[in-house]
Amino acid sequence: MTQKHPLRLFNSLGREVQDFQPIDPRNVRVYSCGPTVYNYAHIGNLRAYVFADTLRRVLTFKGYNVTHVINITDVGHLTSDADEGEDKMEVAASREKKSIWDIAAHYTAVFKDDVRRLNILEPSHWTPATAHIQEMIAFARDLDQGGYLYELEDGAYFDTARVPDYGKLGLLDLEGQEAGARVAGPGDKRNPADFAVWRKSPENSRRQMEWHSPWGVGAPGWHLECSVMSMKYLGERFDIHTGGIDHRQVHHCNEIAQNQGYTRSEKTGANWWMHNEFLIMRDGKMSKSSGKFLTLGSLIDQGIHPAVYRLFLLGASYRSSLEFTWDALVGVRASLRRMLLRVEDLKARAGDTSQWIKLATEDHYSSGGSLSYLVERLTDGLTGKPADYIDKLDAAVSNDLGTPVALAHLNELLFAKKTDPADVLRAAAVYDLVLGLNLLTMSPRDLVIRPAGQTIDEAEIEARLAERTEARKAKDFARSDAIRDELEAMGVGIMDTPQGTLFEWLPLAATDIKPE
RNA sequence: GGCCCGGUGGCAGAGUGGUUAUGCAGGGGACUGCAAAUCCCCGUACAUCGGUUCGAUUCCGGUCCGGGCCUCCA
Repeated sequence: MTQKHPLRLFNSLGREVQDFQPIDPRNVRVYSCGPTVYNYAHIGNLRAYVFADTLRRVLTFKGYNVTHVINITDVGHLTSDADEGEDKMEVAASREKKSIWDIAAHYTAVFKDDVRRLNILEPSHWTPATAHIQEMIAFARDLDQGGYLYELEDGAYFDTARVPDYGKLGLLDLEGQEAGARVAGPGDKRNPADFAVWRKSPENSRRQMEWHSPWGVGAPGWHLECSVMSMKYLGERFDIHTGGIDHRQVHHCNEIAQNQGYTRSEKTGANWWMHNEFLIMRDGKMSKSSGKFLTLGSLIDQGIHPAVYRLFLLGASYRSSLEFTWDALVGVRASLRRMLLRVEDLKARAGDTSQWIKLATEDHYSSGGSLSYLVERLTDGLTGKPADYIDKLDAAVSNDLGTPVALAHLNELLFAKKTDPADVLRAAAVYDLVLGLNLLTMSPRDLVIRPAGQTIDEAEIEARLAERTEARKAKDFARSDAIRDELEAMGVGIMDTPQGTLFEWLPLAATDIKPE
């Protein structure tokens, strides 16, 4: 286990960076709040999973085995308050004229595609909420028996006054909330913060997704699934719970309250609660419910490879909000391209790498296992500067997942002078394991994606290039340059090499991506 | 209205009580017909006003601006 630099992680519970101490040193248990699958995950949503993946990679780099659970929220939840609200899943189903189950299956599949494209490692368990309804009912009955629930017309509610320190995680000011004008919901809740554990279906309408329960036919409250599934797969006490910053005040406070009720204790479930900040656009955060958002697919349509987006995210601390701009993304693309060109060059000079280079991809053959063996194999015999950079990587990521600093080191490492190319590559492979960038297995050509809006076809480009070659032979440089400029204006970059002239698609040089 | 979090060079974004990352963009040079790629060189920025201090971008307070949550949300 790499313990030269102790792992330190920010804990939202207490709002400070603390030395990480696992409950079971041989197996760290992590639960990540997953997506609601009534629509495409947008690139802001995806930040949460790149963050969780980074955490998992760092833990396994530090030598821990990790059991990682990501849930899939495939139960419909209300878009607004009480029975005035509509169920998002139901809304999506009627919008797309499909069954609600089809909606969930479709968007779950797309989400998992996004996960793969971003090189996010598969969790040990994907846990769909609808596969745990009976567990949720049993859990809620137990809460009921413990006196934590009370019934209102539209369902069973959790009495937040029954648990100690309700809202501690979110630093909630319960008095202020009460005075606030925007607290909505059934007017007869005992406390403003009380929340539904079970929602009855409205009398006069039926949902496509509903189940029998002691509180009537309906659906579980949103917060219930995470308490139930984290406990089922990770136990009453586990190490880390992750999610978006928006969950810190409500969802996770409620989850903690349920955990405390169920265990009849003050225990919060997870020891560490970690939250990623938002990806923001000029007008604020992306919002799935407002319908204004960008998907990973839409970035690809613009000619941006998912690896570029991943690198873009790693360039900022997960605890800082990050502003999304097209210019920033194109800049990151240029940076990644340069790194890949460098790796290609290093490989050409490194001699035979075939015996070990595959090690950099074998992190995929695990469901959360420690990376110690792979790291040892890659670093065995490594000395000097490359070895120093392994230590720098360790120091950076051990400091609350300092990926921006790790990337700074990676750049220095790749372009270090007078250093054995094979050794640089071996060290870079370790960075790959931790950062998931696939630097050693991607080629610069992989970065090139034909934008969906690109209309010029390749035969036409080849014809223009042939024309240009003729012009160059004739020393008609004005003509050859004109052709190059023309192609570039159409989104085709060209470069003359000893092997001839090559071209590549450029990302669409739109002034900005407009939300759909 | 209440609570929380930020404001760093052209852009993104680390970090720090005194030596001030990294990437992109930009400028100069080498190379090249010209580009591309590569190599060399170049940037004292830390919202604002006070305070603490020998010294603050870094600590404290006010102001202004931005973001988040209080309702489903990564």
